[in-house]
Amino acid sequence: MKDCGHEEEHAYSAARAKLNMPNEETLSSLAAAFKTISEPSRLKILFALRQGEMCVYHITEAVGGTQSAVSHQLRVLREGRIIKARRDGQNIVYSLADAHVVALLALACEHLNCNF
Amino acid sequence: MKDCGHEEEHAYSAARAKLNMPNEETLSSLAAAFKTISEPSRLKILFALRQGEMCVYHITEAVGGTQSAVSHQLRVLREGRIIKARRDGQNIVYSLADAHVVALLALACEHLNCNF
DNA sequence: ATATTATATGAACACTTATTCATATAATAA
DNA sequence: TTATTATATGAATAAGTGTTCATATAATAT
Repeated sequence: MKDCGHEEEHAYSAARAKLNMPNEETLSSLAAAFKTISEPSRLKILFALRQGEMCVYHITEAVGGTQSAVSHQLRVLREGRIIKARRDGQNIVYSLADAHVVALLALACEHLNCNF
Repeated sequence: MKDCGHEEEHAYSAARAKLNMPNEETLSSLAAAFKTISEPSRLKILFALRQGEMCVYHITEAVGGTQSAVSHQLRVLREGRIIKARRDGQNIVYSLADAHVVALLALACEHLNCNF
């Protein structure tokens, strides 16, 4: 591997890239955040919660699948701070953690030209 | 599994969720888009390309690792339409596909309170 | 033509992860 | 207390994925 013929035009970009590169920890956190919302089953839960907070029963009702599978995914979303939980008697009520989540979904939808 | 005690307040949310749920194909596309940018090594490439277009040599220089690994990741990003490629002589010059990518990174950084 | 340089790619291995099944915890009711 | 309901979780299995190594392709130079 050797240098390309764009030393003068592009080498500065590489140099700046190295200087401005986020550290490994930041990159890992970013990657983890995206990974958390990169599964259809989890996205389904997020789209469901966009309609309002719900307990596990209603989430399962809305997205389909087994209670166990939904519960496992809820944990991933919760640990990733994408959703938050509060107990209400026997039930746990889940809701979206903050507005960034909705904004991310909207932006990605826009990127793909879908209308959600 | 049975119904929770919030029929009147929350059942409508579940009903709306089912009505407004994106179809499986849309969910898969969205998940794939997020998955494409959910790896530290690929994020590194995106942050690098934010400084300007670069050939593989300079990208590898900027992000580290082997040429083969970088090339494999470039393919994933290219097939996911996150970056685009053009040939220039012996070199392939890569650049970010569109502004949505930068916006997604910025939004996620904001979500995590990091300044990139 | 052959050699060199830049980039891409197939196969293999290690590692991660989503789901299922069975079971545990926690709250409430009787 | 015991029973029931709601939710969570550990283990196992199956599917997906990132990297390495070796090699292939494609452009250029000699």
